[in-house]
Amino acid sequence: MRLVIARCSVDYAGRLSAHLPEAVRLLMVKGDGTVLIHSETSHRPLNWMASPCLLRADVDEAGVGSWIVTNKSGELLTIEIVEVLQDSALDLGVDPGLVKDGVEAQLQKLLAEQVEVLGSGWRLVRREYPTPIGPVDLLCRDESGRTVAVEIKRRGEINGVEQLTRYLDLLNRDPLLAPVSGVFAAQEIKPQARTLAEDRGITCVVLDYEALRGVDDVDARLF
Amino acid sequence: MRLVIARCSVDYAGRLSAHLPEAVRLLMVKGDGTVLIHSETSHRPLNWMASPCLLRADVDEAGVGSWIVTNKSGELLTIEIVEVLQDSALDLGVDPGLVKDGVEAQLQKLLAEQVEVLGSGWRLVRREYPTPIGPVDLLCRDESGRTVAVEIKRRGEINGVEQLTRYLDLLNRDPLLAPVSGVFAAQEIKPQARTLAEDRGITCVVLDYEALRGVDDVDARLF
DNA sequence: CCGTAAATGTCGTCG
DNA sequence: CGACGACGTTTACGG
Repeated sequence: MRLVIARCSVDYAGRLSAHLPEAVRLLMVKGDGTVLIHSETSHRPLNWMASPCLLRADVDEAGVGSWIVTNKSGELLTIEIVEVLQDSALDLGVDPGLVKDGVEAQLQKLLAEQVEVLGSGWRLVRREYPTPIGPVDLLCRDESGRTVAVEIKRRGEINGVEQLTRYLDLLNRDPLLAPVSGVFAAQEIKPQARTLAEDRGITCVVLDYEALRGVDDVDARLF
Repeated sequence: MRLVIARCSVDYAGRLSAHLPEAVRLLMVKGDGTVLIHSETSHRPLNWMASPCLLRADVDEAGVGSWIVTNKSGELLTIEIVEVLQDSALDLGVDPGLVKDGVEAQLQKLLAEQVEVLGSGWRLVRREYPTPIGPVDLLCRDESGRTVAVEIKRRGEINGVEQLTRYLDLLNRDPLLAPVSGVFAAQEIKPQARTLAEDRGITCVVLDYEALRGVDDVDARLF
């Protein structure tokens, strides 16, 4: 990783065109070739070029000159360096990477093991029930044996309701399943999503992740 | 901006839980408080905390110890520093910021000036036609005076078709406008988006940005 | 502050 | 490699 602090101006031409007037910025060149340009604010770089890309530096002994970064898609990042204030390099080595927990997959797994949370007597038919337009998170049968499609989100927004609606439209064309009703389950459901869902006869369920996990832990302890 | 290269392990607890085993990484503390953790790969940080947040460093004279970063939402980022390899700080000052061009706004402007691209004899009623659920990009009348709602995207995907569908549902309740048909216009239309659109009777139009701009330039030259 | 729409989104996964 | 959906999406913009 090379870290250069320099007074520079930047131009990007690719998916859009963008220009950065001259100022002091951090230029970061990563081991994989990625180039980032950071300012004092925001989590996101002002400009960048993702790996794989090619950096060609045409500079003098003081580091003044231009960096030209290109990739196969024809994107072009040009950095005009006026003054270098700092320049250091160090290889960080390979990162062991990130371990995640708590996303939608977890919710789906937990709810699949406890579909009775959705209604007494409910049974799971299948997780990731396949359809031509993608898998339905959970396909269930309610206490009367009626089919229910469940869409699970961490945060329930309009898109999720639209997605479930498309599944329901499709599943209801299958005489072996129809009539299929819908449940929209999420840790948090936005008001507009709830309104849209209920307008379409879809039931909204707010999930309590801690409670689901708690019950799961209790179950686990029994074995 | 402070740049620290350190051997460290990291834990994040907030919207999800994540853990980074011990390795050498770049820790970046920006002037606005933002904390970023970068490895040798990817344009995106391994972990971060966005401003506004509070950094509390509990370290010895060698920089070894822990950084605890918190924010008002209760998110927590913990960095356990085992060894500091480099530590430097420099204020970059305020950045003048980015100038962009070539996004959806440009497409909308160009197409608004050339609605005849969508059909001979078409007229523009209004750009950003207001509705209770948001503005319709273009409202037009076709050669027979029938109302057409146009949704413009750079890349046409399913979400855009859903968006247009909601607008059409709403506009068709207005007897002064109904029947309203839909046009989905984008520089690129994904197959599933096209299928969904056509299934709903929405016409898909692929836009040529260069051609639209070319014609615009010609018009401009005439004045 | 909430809600929606855009993004050089980025990142997996799967065909 | 392209399409699709999730993301600690982030970010900008309006009410």
